[in-house]
Amino acid sequence: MSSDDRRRQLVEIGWQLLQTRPIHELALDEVAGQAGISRTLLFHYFPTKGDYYAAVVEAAGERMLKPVRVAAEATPRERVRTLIEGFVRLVERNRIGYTSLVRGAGGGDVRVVEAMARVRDALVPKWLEAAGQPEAGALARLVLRGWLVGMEETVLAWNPQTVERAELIEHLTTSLFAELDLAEREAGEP
Amino acid sequence: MSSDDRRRQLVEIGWQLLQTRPIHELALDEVAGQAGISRTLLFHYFPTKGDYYAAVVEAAGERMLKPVRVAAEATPRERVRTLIEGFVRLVERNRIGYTSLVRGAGGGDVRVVEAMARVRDALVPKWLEAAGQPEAGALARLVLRGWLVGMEETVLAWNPQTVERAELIEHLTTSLFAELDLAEREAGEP
DNA sequence: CGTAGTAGTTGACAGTTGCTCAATAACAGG
DNA sequence: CCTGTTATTGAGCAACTGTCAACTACTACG
Repeated sequence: MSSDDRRRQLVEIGWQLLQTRPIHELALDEVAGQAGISRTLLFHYFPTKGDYYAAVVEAAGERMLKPVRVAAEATPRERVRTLIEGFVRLVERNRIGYTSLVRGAGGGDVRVVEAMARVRDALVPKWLEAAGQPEAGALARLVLRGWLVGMEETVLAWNPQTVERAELIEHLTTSLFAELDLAEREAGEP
Repeated sequence: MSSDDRRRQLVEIGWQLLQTRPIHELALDEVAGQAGISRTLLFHYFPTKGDYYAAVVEAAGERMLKPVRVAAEATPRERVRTLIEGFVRLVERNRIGYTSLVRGAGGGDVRVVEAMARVRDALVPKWLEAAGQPEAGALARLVLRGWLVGMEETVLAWNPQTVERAELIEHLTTSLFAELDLAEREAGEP
């Protein structure tokens, strides 16, 4: 098999396994087994465990980024609500995979953490665009980044029995705009 | 040495080592070595690595909770600002320890994740009290929880060269009240 | 005083896992 | 046909988690 194909196959297997267990419980033995190759060959493509995990996390992050596409000509509020709703749905139907990715990613290798950071950095402009404020300043960007992580936590900790789904999405939508307005206003008059 | 003392000693050592490296890079061999005991004895007190880590995380979380004490008779806004400032200072002077705890905690054992969750759950009422809204509803509590995690991320990702310290703290303070007001208003008129 | 039992403690051992090395098989180009 | 690159592997090393049986020390009870 060609070098690139094998790489893709291995990352794909990592992504699959990530759906069922957190990344750190994933033994390279198993990955190699699923691919039908020896563990040694895996080390040939990814010189260290951290390298492999970083590749998997980055690929997983890109997949989670993909659905984040700005809906054509709706209002900013509509667009943001759509993004949030999409995320809530993602968590609802793929909780394990998502928590494995987000929570598990931080613990290990520096490269894994950096991969997650890159994914988040890439998310910020997309959300800003959706919110109709692509030119926001440094504070707003920082704040949005934190807001995104907070939203992840909120949705993960969300219990549908005490807070209604629509209520949650409505709040998060309003919250984002409030957050951005605040940041931009403060940046304007320091 | 008595059972409880030994336990405390071991957890204390874990906390110390946590200041220098992320928790998953911490070998039980080293912990035992620092305590001057055999690794086997460590397993006698904590049957598994996860158990030990959970104990360390819980203890570390409690230490981080401690400084969160509501300052007597200042205004809610002043109290919240003090909390935020305290947290910023904590991160500034103990970045490694904090990231090791927060980010590293998620990756591993279920018990570790649960320990972190307990710590966060305990934080929510304290912050509500500081904000002068101890009776807030389910949505507000959920939102505050997310906000706390978002704040952690914001402060960790914060670069003092692009955003000023005072500006950051000011924004976070205002943001918290905006967030709570929003949640309570929505809860009032569903 | 002695004997038994409990609790702290240990060394040796087993199973797994990340990682290295030298060697083999296949294949492309001159 | 030779040569060099590249995919691939088995054997093995070192580190780490977890287990087991045994040893010591101290206490309780006859």
